[in-house]
Amino acid sequence: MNSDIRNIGQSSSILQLSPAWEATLDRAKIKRDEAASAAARFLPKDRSLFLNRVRFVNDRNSARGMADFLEQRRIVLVGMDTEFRYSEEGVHTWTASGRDVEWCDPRSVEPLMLTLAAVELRESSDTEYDVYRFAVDLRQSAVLDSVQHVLRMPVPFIGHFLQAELICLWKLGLAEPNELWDTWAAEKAIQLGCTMGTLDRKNQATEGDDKDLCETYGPMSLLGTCDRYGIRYPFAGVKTELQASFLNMDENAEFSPDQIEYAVADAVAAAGLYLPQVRRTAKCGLLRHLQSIEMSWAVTNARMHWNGVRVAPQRIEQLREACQRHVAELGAQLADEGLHKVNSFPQMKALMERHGLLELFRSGDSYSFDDKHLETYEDRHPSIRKVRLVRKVQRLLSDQLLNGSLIGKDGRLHPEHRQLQAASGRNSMRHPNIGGIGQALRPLVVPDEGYGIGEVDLVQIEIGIAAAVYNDPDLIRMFNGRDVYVAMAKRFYETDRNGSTAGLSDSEFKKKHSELRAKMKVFTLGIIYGMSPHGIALQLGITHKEAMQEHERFMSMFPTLNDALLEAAALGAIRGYADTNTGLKRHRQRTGRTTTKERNWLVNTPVQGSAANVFKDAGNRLDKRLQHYEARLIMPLHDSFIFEAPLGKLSQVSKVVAEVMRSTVQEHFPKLAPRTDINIEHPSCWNKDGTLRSLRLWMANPELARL
DNA sequence: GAAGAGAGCGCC
DNA sequence: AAAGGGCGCTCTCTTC
Repeated sequence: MNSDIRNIGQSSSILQLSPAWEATLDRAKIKRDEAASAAARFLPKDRSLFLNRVRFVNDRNSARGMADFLEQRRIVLVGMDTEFRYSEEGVHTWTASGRDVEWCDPRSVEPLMLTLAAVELRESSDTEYDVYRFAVDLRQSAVLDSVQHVLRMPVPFIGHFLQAELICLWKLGLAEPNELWDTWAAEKAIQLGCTMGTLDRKNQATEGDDKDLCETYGPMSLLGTCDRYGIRYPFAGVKTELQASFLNMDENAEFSPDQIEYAVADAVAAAGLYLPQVRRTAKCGLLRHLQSIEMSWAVTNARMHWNGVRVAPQRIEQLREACQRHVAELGAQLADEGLHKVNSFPQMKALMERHGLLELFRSGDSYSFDDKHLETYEDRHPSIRKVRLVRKVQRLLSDQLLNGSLIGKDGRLHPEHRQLQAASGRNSMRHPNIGGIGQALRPLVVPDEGYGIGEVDLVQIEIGIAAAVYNDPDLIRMFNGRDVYVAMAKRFYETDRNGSTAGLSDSEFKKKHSELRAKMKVFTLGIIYGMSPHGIALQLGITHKEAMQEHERFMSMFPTLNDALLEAAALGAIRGYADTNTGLKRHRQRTGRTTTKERNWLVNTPVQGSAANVFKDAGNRLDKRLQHYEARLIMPLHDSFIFEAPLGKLSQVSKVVAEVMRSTVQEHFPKLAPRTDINIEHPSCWNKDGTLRSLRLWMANPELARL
């Protein structure tokens, strides 16, 4: 029958078959071919063809073969790695430890190769397994459908610093796997606190009791990590060389066997790290934290990096011109007085000495010309004000943000969001640190056409977290009320004022007794940050003795908290680490007696770190939830998320963000009733509390632009 | 000339 | 003796 139809079709020139008929016949043929190849796909594949060799995938058939084979096997995990390069030159940002630190536009990434190491446990053994290795040429778009199939497999995909892999996948329009494990992030968590930050290097140098120092954990690189787990890495000596070979190769050149073997080795190493690392993190009490928060956060971070932040080029240009104008005018005036560098200590000293003002700036046995001192004595001489202004403007002028070099192909900044960079577990941001831009300058950040920018923050969350992790019922109750500082002040001063404040509403109190409320704020931050009576006295302008008495009385309002703080410092010191609500730990770098600094962070880390955990957890949910609204997170800022949403959905999205943030806090700390602030007043740019004019004010006169 | 230390200030 | 937790980034001065 079929052959009859074919014959008819072949002789259609004679029979004058209609085009519609021809199309029908063609479709039938395609369907039949597909059915035949589908049937072939469903035959078990010979696994010996995939064992002990690398399968190179560079067209539709080989890709489909890979996907079918992997779905036929009982795969339990897949190691992955990508090779890529950037079409745009990197931007030199600065030099650190002899190495140039470069920023590369993630939007200019050129994915070259994806390597996979799929692991299948042997039925006969719990410890032996087979690895199927693939190298996929990502330059061939025909392979992508099947690659996506593989990535959808419900098994963990393992990679070392997944940001790179994710950027490659997203560039190709592929969705990331559902379950990911970043071996780099796991190592970061294990060593948290052990790395030598600047501050700790300083302490070490001055104190010099090296015998009490804990060993450092070692490098976070794939090689360093393999070393720690006793995993053989075949290309140890030539890794840099082979990595570079991808950067220099011709666009369409074939990959060399060396390149393929090397790229596959990285995927195999990642796969090999998984089980030992899961075991180690379980031993360290980190497994739950990593699985429930950190691994998803790696994806959330990568997506914020990929999404980026739009800035308005003309506003940047205007700001730069304004800055240059200010520096030129004021700088010339100062130069006339012999001050050529406003940051030069000797020149400042000479200038102030000439005016007979030097002693005003005494600080210990030296002098300090920091902004605080300058501000205090601004009215003593006109050049002091000028110095302050020039410093402010110069700092901005030399900011990475203003020279425009960090703007990607898509017209957006793509700051790097560094996971677990802070010893407390917080993120940090760089290239550029757009979150650290002055609040007045936030309107430089604008949304895409048709979108609006919103921000939601958790109000005074660290106080709530402090109350919850240290489980103080009174502080919890006050946090859950309308204004925590007013609640404190009412209680603190009720004996002083014979109940006269008790009848006032919170807002009345806030108005009438703002200075009392401010004092409570100082004491509270004092608790969270470990401020001493000395510091409190300085802050409040009272004597050391008064500060001590007041602080004691303040702490007596929270006896449970008081005990818990002492415990945290003392027990943490013995234990060797401070911990957070989901098990993430910050380790001490030494044993024995604690320094003041250590006692402070032993108390603070459970608060700051737990707040960071909850915040990341909320961010992970938002990363998923916002997709439905075509909205996206663009920046995390410790207790607030900045996001971009279609204008018509902005209000709805902001409610979702706020709800998710609050409910996540409550899932971690059921006793808390957190509040959120939504700022969508002016969606046309990022701003602080709806203050739009700040940028223009700054340009006119930086002095006036106080928020 | 490069690298590190320190001061200083921006953000939470 | 130090004296408020966590960062990024720039500038100046010192040292090798």
